[in-house]
Amino acid sequence: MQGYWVLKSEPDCYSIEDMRRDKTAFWDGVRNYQARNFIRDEMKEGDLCIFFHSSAVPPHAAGVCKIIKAASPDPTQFDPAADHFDADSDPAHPRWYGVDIAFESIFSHPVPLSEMKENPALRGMQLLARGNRLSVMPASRGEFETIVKMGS
DNA sequence: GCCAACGTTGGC
DNA sequence: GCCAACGTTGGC
Repeated sequence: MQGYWVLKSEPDCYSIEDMRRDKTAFWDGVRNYQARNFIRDEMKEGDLCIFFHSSAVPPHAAGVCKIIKAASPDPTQFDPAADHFDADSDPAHPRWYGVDIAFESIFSHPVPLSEMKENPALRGMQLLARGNRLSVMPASRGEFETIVKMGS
């Protein structure tokens, strides 16, 4: 079954424009167990993702990307020089995972968070829940399609 | 820069 | 296992 997700990234760190330039990327650096579980256990090849620019002014949904390969261990956890190095992660039983994604599209009208909050079709969306800090989270097909429509 | 909301850590 | 202290995220 087709799955839908929201991926958050700070554009200063990695933006949808970077994604378009690179065409594909390995989504690494996730160090939250809930997000890890989504990545490792639920994301499938072919799932579609809203690429969300967090800590932007204003924060906004920026485009769409697609998962092209299910989870594999995140190599940055074993690299002492990497930002997200995890000395406690055992290579025989990796703690952190990432997925391979491909660029799909950039919204001609980036969708500000405030507009998403005003749209009744997005009421109850996990991204809009108060206090939500997950960088990876599921969305429904309806939520995904609503945001794509708002961005087109 | 502020601060609410979480997640994590560590003493007990 | 509880919970206070601390760190981080991210909107505002």
